[in-house]
Amino acid sequence: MKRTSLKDIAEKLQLSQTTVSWVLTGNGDRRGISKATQDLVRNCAAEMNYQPNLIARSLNLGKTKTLGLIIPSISDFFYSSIAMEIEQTASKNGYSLMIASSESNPEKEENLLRTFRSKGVDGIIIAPTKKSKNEIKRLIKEKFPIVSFDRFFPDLEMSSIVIDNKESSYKLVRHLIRKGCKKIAVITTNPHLITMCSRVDGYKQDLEEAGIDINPDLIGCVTYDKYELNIINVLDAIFEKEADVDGFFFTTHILALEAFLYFNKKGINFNEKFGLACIHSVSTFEILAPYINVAEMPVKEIGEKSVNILLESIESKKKNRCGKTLQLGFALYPPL
Amino acid sequence: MKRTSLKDIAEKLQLSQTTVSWVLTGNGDRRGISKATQDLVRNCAAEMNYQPNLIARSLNLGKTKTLGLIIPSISDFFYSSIAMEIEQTASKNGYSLMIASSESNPEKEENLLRTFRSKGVDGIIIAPTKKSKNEIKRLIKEKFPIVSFDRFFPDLEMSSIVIDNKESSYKLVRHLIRKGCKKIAVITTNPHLITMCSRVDGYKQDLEEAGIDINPDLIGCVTYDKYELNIINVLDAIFEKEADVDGFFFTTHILALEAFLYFNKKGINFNEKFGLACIHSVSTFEILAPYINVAEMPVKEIGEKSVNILLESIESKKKNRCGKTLQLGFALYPPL
DNA sequence: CTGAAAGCGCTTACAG
DNA sequence: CTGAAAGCGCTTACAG
Repeated sequence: MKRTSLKDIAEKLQLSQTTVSWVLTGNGDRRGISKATQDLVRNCAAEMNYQPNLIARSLNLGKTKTLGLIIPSISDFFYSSIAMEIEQTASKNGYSLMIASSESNPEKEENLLRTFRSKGVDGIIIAPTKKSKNEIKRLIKEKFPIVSFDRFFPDLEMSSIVIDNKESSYKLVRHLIRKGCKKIAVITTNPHLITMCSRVDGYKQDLEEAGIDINPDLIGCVTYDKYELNIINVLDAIFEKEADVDGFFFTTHILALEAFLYFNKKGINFNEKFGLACIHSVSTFEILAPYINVAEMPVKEIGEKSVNILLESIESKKKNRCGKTLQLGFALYPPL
Repeated sequence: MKRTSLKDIAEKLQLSQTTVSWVLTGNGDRRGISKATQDLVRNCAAEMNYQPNLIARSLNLGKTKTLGLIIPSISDFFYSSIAMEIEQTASKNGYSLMIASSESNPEKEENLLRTFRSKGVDGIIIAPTKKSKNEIKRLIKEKFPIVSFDRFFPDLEMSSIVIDNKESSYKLVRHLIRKGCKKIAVITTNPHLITMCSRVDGYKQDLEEAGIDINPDLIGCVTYDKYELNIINVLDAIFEKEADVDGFFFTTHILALEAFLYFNKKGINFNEKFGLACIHSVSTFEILAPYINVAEMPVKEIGEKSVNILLESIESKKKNRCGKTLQLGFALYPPL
């Protein structure tokens, strides 16, 4: 069954496509089309179950009312929460969302950027992997609307949502030190990302200020891929070399959860034994680690602002204002 | 900066658009275009950074190589896991994914169905809310490719991924009874969904077979909206009326997690006090509820099969075969 | 108050 | 081996 088009309605009503189009896009009054005709058109459209072909409209207008979102993983709770906020904010503004995971693979990411661009999304929100810069550069050169979050390139002039990673980490670890921890390990991942470096930098600054030597054996770096397996080796290594470790700072909540599973399996009463701190959290921390200190990511804000900044640059008919950077803060729990 | 089009390349090379198009779509050899010309075209395209406008192609071919996914919530771990599988399977087959949450709101869902259709997705995967049938019916009548998972309409002739909810629930609760539970509560939600009814039905069948009367006070139904708050009232009510409840069957892992938070806050040692069973799980159950019995959703299979069935019906040039229903099983842990 | 016509950027049947 | 032309279904400047 063929879908009904403007032409079908026009023919049936012996009107021009132009008139039908004006009415159905809500410009009937502005164009001074008689009420009678307007009603006729609208009724006929409803009767024939007319749904506009937005592909055709997009080709004509050069806009699709669709945004693209590229994240490392859709099922990661942090990213899926942000994806939800983004979709809701987009939806409120009349935009749909195309979503894809890069799986932290630079090549896949570049392909996704190209595909989204080719498919005509009006703008892209991305949590980029370090390496994939060429395609992003090209988009920036084209003045294509794009904004990054969670990760960013300081040398690229693009809009980004940035978070005070170093500062928050610094506060968290300082708190552990004040609570009396002498030997704090940091468990991190993706060391090529500035975001992660900043978190470890905050940790290092604390130790320095407290006059504690930085011990490389206490810095556990877990591969992003297969982290569930890899973290076991990382933790094994720490306990082997530094059996009297008394604190853990996790740079992501995923790492903390995996570590809890590890501790639990080994029969380690981690809540009594260690001072704990973590970037971001999930509600079950309440049971799993009631004394942990966390810096909560402003998920809702990140999602909303990403979309808002993007839409601003899409909808401002004037010159595209790239390079707008927004700095957001963590919320610390319990307040330190 | 205008994007380069086929025409630009054709003009620069003094060739026809036709030739350029044949070469760039990989049909140069088949059309017998000389190697020399082909190289010329490809080099020029690369040089000018040509990226095809897929909107134009879509308008012409009536295909967008894009699928639509509609789920109740993007950040719910169950749905985001499935979304990930779907995106990966789609991607492997050359399809992009548009995603949106219905928030279990039938009106929003109908709008999304219309929007996706208008935007020209080639097919839709949906976990539908009970009420929203009109738009789905219309799509089925149009022979538009659509498949549902997690939830379904037995009276509609559409492709669905169905799971043996009743059977798995039956096995889980039977196990609790065998372990000696006399007074088992069921905590559920969305009572209008067949999926949820089946789970409660499994529970009821167990009680009947065991000769236990069904006690409505032990059936706790949590609203989907604001479940975090509502579940507190539901549990309060159960403990008030049936203080000697000794088992809990949760029809979703979200409900179990919230209940654990509740128990924890009340200082109830739930692992010792209750027999526990749940549909689906998360890895932290290992720590939170080591003795719980779970029926694991075949997430990977659901995602993959949804896409495969959809693509079959999209790509089969012959008649559209709707109405294909696939039955999948749960995995029970520990095996009962 | 209404319409004829061009154009968005592709693909492809048809022609040579 | 290559090209002129129609068409996908809209929008909109222009004309009356």
